[in-house]
Amino acid sequence: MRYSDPLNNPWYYLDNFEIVLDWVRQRYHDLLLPEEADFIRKFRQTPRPARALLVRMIMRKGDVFRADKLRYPEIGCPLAALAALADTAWVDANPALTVDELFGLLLRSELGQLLAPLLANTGVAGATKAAQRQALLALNLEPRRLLQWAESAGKQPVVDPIYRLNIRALCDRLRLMFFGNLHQDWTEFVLADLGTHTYEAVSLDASSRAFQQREQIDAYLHLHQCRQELDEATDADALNILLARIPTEPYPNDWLEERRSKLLFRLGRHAERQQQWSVAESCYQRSAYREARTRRIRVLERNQQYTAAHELAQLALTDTTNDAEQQAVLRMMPRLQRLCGYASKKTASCPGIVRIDVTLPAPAQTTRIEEEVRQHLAEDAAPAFYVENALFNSLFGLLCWDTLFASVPGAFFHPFQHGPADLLHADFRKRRQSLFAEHFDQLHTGQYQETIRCNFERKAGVLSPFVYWGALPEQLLDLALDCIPAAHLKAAFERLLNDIRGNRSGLPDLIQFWPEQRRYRLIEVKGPGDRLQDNQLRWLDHFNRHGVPVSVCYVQRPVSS
DNA sequence: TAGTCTCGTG
DNA sequence: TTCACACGTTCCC
DNA sequence: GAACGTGTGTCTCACGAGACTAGA
Ligand SMILES: [Mn+2]
Ligand SMILES: [Mn+2]
Repeated sequence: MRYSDPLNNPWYYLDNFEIVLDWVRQRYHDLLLPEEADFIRKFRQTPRPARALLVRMIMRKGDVFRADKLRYPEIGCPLAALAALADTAWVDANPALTVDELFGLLLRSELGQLLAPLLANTGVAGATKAAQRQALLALNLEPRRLLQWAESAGKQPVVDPIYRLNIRALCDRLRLMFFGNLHQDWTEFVLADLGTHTYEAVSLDASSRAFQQREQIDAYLHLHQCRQELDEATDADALNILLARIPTEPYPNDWLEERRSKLLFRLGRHAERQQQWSVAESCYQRSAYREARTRRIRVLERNQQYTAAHELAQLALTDTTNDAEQQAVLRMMPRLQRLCGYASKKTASCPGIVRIDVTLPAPAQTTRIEEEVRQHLAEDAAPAFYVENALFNSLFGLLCWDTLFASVPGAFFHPFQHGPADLLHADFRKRRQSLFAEHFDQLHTGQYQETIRCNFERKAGVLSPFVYWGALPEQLLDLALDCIPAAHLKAAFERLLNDIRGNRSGLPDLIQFWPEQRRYRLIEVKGPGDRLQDNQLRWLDHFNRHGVPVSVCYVQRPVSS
């Protein structure tokens, strides 16, 4: 039976899961191991209640479930459904349970009965559930079946049968192959059906897929695993073990290599925090991440290798492709020169940015300081908005919508993408050079206004990596298009597109319009004790050089008497 | 028993 | 389960 | 001033059920 309306289909989640299975089988047949292909084949032959219950378990948190929490009207009796899986290894009945699993499955009152003597011996009989869990974890007990947990406490188990799902890893791999990442999950389908998320429709050909080789999938999973362990790693040994597990050689695939480099960078940050200078340095040295060289210079300095630090800093200054690096290294240079015994050259640093000073009384309730200043500056004839990065990014995203969602090979491979997969790659612009040129040309012809307004109407609510729909009322759009000259937009868009990751943030907090004079200004708000960040300074500098009116508003509080 | 939190749901 | 921003502290010139 | 670490709001939704906790 087919359900035309997905929201009235009681098996919607199963159908969605099977769409993924079909997708993977069709596009990845050459990258599947025999046992993986087997799983897909056998799954299709399994009775529907068993398939459905499996998918319910896959979508839920954790791997262990008690039968009385597996009641679904469309499935019926969970024991009957799972009986059909007896000859697979997909689910185990009555599995051994860790302390965490046991505490996740049983209520506090049930644990109190089942483990009464154990809890009493540990002295946490009346404590909170969290404290009891901690107490038992500290005993380092082996996993046990429920019956054995009860026996060890001299009690009979009081709850329903328990099952363990054994195919989590396989399902994660299938999910990764479909989405090309692990942060999207099975709920994307129903969220799209509900209209919670609307995705741009990009035509996908039957061969579009996120990965081209099985090693790429394995590498992704490996890096992901390492990153998860990094979050848990605390001691120095753990870092070294982790570092040894990261491949020495760069991956040939740019996307994976970016992930490898980023992981090495994070590892380096952890090592720095533990003052493991040589570990940190080798992390940064192996990493091509954008900030890696800056940190490497700093680590060399912190480890008193001043000459090496100075040399690397000089090398970095000859490579002007990375603005943020230039800025950071220029700031370090005088100190490094002094440490090396050279005469430090004074660097001219007077950006000449318009400065506003205001004194505002401390607000009654907690209001963001940007909002206070916005209200203070706004007038009837000169409305102001708190936009931060939203305005310029959104205007850019609306103007270049068709280019961003252009069906460039490899950029789109499933229906739930917020944007092209290569958005942050170095060659993103180059691969769309002529398309972007056309859109930028509209800033000369004046056509851009219609394009932006048109996409604002047509694409309203559709997810985009640049358009913040919630922060862009039509009134703001109208004022922006009326008051900001095309040349200013071009200056901003060029910089944004030249380094999307580095330049999509750091834009000033406020924008104020004088529609009668078709004039505007940008304002970065700074409270007491706050200072301009690097990316904010770089935008200010860029705006200054292109004649974009921008100022910094420093807020002071009146001295209390 | 009321408030808070986590999880499951479509 | 990140990212961008603000905020607070420490250290050094 | 420079550098570092931390806190905060935002994160892909709205809503309800159930579990836990603290305090009456
Ligand atoms: Mn801001
Ligand atoms: Mn600000």
